[in-house]
Amino acid sequence: MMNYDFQKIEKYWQDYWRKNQTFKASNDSDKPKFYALSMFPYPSGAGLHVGHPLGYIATDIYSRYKRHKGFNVLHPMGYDSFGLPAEQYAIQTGQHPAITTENNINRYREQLDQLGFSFDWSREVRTSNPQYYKWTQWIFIQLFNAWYNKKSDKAENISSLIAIFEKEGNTDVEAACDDDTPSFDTVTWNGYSEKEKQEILLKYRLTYLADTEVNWCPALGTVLANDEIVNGVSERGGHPVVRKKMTQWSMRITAYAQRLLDGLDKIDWPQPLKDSQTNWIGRSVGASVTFNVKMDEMLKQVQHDDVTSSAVEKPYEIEVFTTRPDTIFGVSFMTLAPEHELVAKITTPEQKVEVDAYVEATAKRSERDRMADVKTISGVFTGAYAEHPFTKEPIPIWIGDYVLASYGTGAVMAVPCGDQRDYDFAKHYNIDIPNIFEGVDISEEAFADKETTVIANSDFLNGLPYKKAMKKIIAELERIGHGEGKVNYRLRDAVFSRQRYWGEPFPVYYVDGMPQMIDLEHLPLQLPEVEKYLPTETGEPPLGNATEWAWDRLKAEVVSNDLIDNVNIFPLELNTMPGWAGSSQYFNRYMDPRNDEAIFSPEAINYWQDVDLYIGGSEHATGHLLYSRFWQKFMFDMGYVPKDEFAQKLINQGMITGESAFIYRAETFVVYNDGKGKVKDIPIEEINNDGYLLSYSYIKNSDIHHSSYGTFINNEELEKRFTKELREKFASKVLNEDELVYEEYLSDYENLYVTAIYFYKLHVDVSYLVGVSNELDVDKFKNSKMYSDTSSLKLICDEDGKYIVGREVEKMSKSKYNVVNPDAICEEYGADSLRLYEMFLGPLEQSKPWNTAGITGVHSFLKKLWRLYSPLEGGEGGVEPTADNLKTLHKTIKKVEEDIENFSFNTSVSTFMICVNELTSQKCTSKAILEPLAILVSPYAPHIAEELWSRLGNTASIAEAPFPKFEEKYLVESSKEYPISFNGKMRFKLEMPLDMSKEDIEAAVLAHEKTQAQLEGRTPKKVIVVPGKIVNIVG
RNA sequence: GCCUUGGUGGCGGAACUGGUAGACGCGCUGGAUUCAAAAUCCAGUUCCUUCGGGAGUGAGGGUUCGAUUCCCUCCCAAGGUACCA
Repeated sequence: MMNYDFQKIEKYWQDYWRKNQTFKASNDSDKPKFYALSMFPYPSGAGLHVGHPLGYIATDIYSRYKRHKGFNVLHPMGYDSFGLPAEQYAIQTGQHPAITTENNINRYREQLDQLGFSFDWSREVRTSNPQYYKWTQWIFIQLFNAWYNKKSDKAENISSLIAIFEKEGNTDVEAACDDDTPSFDTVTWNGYSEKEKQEILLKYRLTYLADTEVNWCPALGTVLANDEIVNGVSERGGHPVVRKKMTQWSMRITAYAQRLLDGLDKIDWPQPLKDSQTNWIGRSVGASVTFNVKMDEMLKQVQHDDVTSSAVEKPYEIEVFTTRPDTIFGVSFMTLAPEHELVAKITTPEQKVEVDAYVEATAKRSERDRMADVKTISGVFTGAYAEHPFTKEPIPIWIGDYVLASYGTGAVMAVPCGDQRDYDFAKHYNIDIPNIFEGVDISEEAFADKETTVIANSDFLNGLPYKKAMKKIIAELERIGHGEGKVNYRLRDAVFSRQRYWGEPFPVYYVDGMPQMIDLEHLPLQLPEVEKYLPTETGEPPLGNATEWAWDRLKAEVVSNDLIDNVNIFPLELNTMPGWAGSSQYFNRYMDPRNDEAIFSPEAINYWQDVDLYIGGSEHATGHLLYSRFWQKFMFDMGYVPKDEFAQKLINQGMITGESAFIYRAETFVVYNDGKGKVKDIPIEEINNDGYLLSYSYIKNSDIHHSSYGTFINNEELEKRFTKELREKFASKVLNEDELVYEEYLSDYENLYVTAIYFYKLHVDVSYLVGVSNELDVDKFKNSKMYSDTSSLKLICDEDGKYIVGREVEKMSKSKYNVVNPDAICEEYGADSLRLYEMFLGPLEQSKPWNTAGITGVHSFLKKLWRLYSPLEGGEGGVEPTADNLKTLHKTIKKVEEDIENFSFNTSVSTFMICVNELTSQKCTSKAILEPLAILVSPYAPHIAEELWSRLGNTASIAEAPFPKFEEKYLVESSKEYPISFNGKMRFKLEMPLDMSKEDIEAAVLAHEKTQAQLEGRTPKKVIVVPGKIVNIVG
């Protein structure tokens, strides 16, 4: 048999699988189903690096394993192909994003193909493909045509809501809807115009238009996310950003807040991910309480102000949300967010100047800024008072930026004795801190523990513990009409509009300003062509550049904008959908991806049901994975899908980090002048205009010392050398004429010492290193762009001419020059080696650094495996297996099966190594052993497994071969090498039969000479014998 | 701050429900083979040691015959989240 020619083998089997459609899944099978899914990638221009395939390999191993176990496996792959980078590239180069995307996808496909995945490519989806986004648009329309009925606790068709309105108005409707929804009866409803009716309905629909405040950057012509803004200006370009109200589509995800929370208990997802979602939804239970503003104060103000008397007929109300209504008798002030709408209305003339100044100052700071600055206490008294709902005492109303307008009602009742922030605020401004806790000292800090005390000084709540007090106070609040029990969520409705080109167009046109949906039969509404991909001069989104972007309702087609008459031809929506639109149902579309009549057939969804195993990165915790659960629940409510959670089990694969390489550039000399006793920093450029000292600007790692002060030199020899050269420089007076700063050194430069040199570290591309070592390939580096960019620099090397770089583990990314590409590794070691190695690196869920050096280990394992099969070529080897052979095999079967079920792929790779090492030393040539072994290996290293399988004489693919059955009988032992420990420490081993009795074991151990030596004459206090496990002697 | 997950040789990492710590691989050292190299094979490799043995899983304490594993306190790292009322 020839050598292990992995390139030939891998190519052959990849072609074989493609031709034979080995991994095509059927939607109709007697076998049980298994749906294994990897998160589909965004096809970026950079291609795959070694970190990307980690999760795919894991999913692939599990899929192949399930096939061996007799399952009908669905294992699809596709592309999340709408997105910003392709659009940005289009803006810069004019190349259509569709072309960029297509090129990138082709590159991805090539890279994926060479890794030997068992994907069913016939089911590939691309979110930017009109045949795909037709169904994204369809779901949008379904959401538009739905409302959330809190009584049935599910989404229903909007027609059921209209029916209720027509019959009884909306007073009895309990729905997730806008806060400003008016109440009306049947007569009023029927009296509304069609447009008014549509406006009301929009307040109930699960996707709706609303004015949303966004971060608008006029210079970039786009909306920015919070993290794209730094210090009030855009991160990119530093342009000013303003808050701007824009009409945007929103998704009423808040309707599902509770069900999204409850659903987490039913699914097997990682705890950290569930916790992120729980925090994100942010449920808090408490009460809303209404405080009236004291009107006698307000009325006085009316004399001075222009407030009309009608405005104060009804007292102003401040609604707060609190999780501790039981502490209401501890309220000593209230705080409003500076943006609160009442601030302007209630501020007294005396306080007006101060309040206005504070409001203005806060407005200048971004919300992010305010939140980051937690320590500073600031606030201003408005001069107004609220009335305590029970005691009727006046409560001063303050404003303070620790209260956020965006959470709750933007106002809090401050209970300084029970909340540390309120406490600090009260202390700072000398406000009363009444104590309402029995026997608790609050002289130093607030007391926030709910469980360990009872309420005092609180009228009817006195003596009650937390839970009882909560119940009682909520009942009382409801009785006097000043509040009610309430559950508050942090979760906000999701903005669904983007001012981008490369996204799904909304299937929406506008009649009289009201949105109308395009009928399903006319979908997809395809993305129009535009001249340029930037926003228009009038600030409209990029689709505003399209000239053919109007909807002809009669012809049901897109026509030129010139034809818009608002009778039959109407303008189309200019925004596009966000990135998560296309990924929120793709897992279901894979079940029936070529269906043009429906998003999927009922047969397909009923057969596949849901995803059994989903593997992907944890960065999608509160984005994709939350939105997908939301849409799935909606689809469930509407009866389209049978499960209300789309993925039963989810695993987050860890990140593979890269080892960045660094070189060090000298930045500053610290010079000490002995004659004058002066210390000075000299920036290297200032003394360097002839390039003289720059010749030493790259220093190797071992001469560098890193500390919290910076990176500086750690080599006395070099300091001396620099000192010498610096003196020479002064001696030869080669300084610039205008650099008189250093003139003072000229007179006594002989007393000059370089005492330290500071360095700036620079990433150097890992491909400039010699092989996989830490040594810089000096020639290669000198020919590189980086080197020529940084001018004529020389490296200070060791005496033997080597330059050792510094290494640090960082996220693998192009900008850090630490990317390792799988192509080169496949070329050199093969896909099977890469697959095995990625798994061998460590636990799937853990992040770990990539180190190419280690791949030789798994590669030589594959060579050993190959050699093990060599004598059996041509189907020979009917040799009876020995007991040892069988023991090794079955030990391996057991371990590998357990490992795969536990997703502990790293340990099964070592199990294979042990197995092959053992069989090799046993000189095993039995087909009865090697055939099942090939099946065990095949999920991990499918190419070599197929090859060996066929060389053993099999004609069919190994993919469907049944997984070997583990048999306990081959592992039964008759004796055990007992560890003999003294006080828990193992000291020696003793072989004894397994059927030996406890007493006999004890006697045998005590009689042993080594035992006596250990005891040194002492009598053991106790002897523990655990048969089959251990002997422990105490004494 | 809070939540979560971790902390084991020079490195990546093993160790089942408490029962022989360091499997497996990398690296390193020595040897064999070779004209030489690659490749391959063999032996060694936690630390200390007076070669008897002793210590050892972030630190300290506890439970136990026995703790990497369970409990408490603390330290460190990574990820998430944050004036959330």
